[in-house]
Amino acid sequence: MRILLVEDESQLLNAYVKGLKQDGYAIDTAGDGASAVELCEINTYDLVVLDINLPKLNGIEVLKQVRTLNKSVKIIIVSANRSIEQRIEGLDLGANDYLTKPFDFQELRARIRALLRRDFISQPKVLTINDFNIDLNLHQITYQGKMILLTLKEYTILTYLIQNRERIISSEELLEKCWNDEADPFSEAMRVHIYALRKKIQEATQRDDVIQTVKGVGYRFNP
Amino acid sequence: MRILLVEDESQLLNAYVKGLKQDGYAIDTAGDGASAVELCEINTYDLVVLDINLPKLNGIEVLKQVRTLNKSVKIIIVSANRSIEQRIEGLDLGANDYLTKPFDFQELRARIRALLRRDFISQPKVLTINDFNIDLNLHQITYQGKMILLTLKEYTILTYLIQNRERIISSEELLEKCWNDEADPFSEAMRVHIYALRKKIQEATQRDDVIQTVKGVGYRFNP
DNA sequence: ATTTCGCTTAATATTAACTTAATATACGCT
DNA sequence: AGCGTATATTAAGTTAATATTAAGCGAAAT
Repeated sequence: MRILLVEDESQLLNAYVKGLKQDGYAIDTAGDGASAVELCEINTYDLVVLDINLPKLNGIEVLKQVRTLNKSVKIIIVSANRSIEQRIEGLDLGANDYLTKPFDFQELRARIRALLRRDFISQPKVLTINDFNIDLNLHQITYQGKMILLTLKEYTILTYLIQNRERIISSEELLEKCWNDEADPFSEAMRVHIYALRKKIQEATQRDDVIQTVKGVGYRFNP
Repeated sequence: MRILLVEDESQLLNAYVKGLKQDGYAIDTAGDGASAVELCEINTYDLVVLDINLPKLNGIEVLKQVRTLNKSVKIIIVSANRSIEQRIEGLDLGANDYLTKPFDFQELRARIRALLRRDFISQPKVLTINDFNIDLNLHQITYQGKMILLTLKEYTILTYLIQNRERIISSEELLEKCWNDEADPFSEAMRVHIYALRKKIQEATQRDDVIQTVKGVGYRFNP
C-alpha cells in the first residue's frame, strides 16, 4: 500500500513517516501543494494525507486536483479547525475522512487502516487463513502458532500478497505498492526478498508452494 | 504509562509527583484547567487525575473536553465533597473513579494501578513469568529468586515491555509511555537504557535474548 | 563542599536489512 | 530438443538502524 503525506511541518512529517513505515506502507512526502500534485501525476497512491494549510498552492485546490487525477484514491484531510472541515464537506470535494489538529498518531493510523481495508478482501486487524495467522497490529505472522520472524520489507510484501490473495500480483504492482519513489524499477531487489520469504516460510511450514510463481504474470499467496 | 496530574495546590502536587514517579509513571502536571486541556491536546495520557476545584476553567468543563479529546483515557476525579461526585455521575461525563479529599496517597496509588491494569494482559501486583518475578509494589524484579537491581528508568522500561509482552513495542511508543513532556523525541537516551538493562539482565540470567530487537519495528520482552 | 548516582548527550562501532550484480536454473515456445 | 526469456539463487556491497562507549551534567546523599 502506498501513501503520500502532504505536510509542511517537517518534524511532524518525519514522525508520521517513521510510524507508518513500520506499518509496512510505502511512503512518499510533499512539503507543499505544488509538489503534492506533481507526485500524484507521476505515481498512483492508495491514500493521501493532506494538511489543508499549505504554502504555494491552496489546500482545497490541491484536493480538487488530486481527486481529478485519481478518482479512487482515499484522501484524509488534516486541518487546524473544524470549520474548514465543514467547508470542504460542503463543497463536496470527495475527501474520505477528516482529522482536526492536534490528533494522536494512533488515531491517524486507525483511520488509514479503516479506509484502506475497504479495498481488501475483508480486513479485520487479525486474520486467520488456514494455519496462517496475520496480526496487523503486532506485525506478526504465525503458522500453527509458530512465529515467523520477518523483516519489515518481507512483512510488507507478504501481507500485500495475503490481502490480495484472490489475485495474481505482478512484480510491477508489488514494486509499486511496497516501494516508494526511490525504488529502481529495474531492480532485482524484490526477487531477493521473495526468495528470503520463501525460505523462512519453508522453514516454518515445510511447504514450498506458499508463494506461487505464475510465469510472465506474477506471484500469488496460496494458503 | 503516562499520567497527567491537575491540581492547584502546588505543595500537594509535588508530593504526588514524587510518589508516582517512584512507581515508574511518566508524570506531567497542570495547575489550572486551561493548561490541563492544552496538555491533553498535545499528549496522549493513559490517566488523568483531575481536581475539580480549579481556577480559570471549571473542572467539569475540563473533564468534558479531556474526554472529548481522548475517549480511552482513564480519569480520576478529586473533589472536596461527595455531592460533586454525584453531580458528575448524574451528568454521565465518563469519569472512571472518584476520590474525596482528604485522602491518603496510598489510596490514590492503589486506584491508579487498578484503573491502569485493565489495559494489561492481566495484572496482579506480583507477576511471575517463567523464571522472572515482578513485584510492582516493591519495584523488584528477580530471576530465579535472584534480585536484579534496576534504576527507576530501567524499571519503567522493563515493566512496560513485560506488561505488553505479546506485542512488539516501537521506540516511539516506549518514549511516549515512559517519558514525560521534557523528553527529546530524537534522543538516543532510550537506547542507552536498553543497553544497561540488557547488561544487568545478562548478568543475572546468562541470557542475552531477553529483550529482543526487531529492526525497524521495535523491542519485545522474551521471557 | 564533595562525592555518588542516575540520566542524557554525543561520537563511534557494529550489525542487520536491503540492494546490486553476477551466475544458475526453470519454463515455454517453435 | 534447443533457444530465449523469466525467474531463482548466491555472494558481495551499501545503507540505515541500533549498540556501544565515554564523557558531562545536575540532583540527591554524605
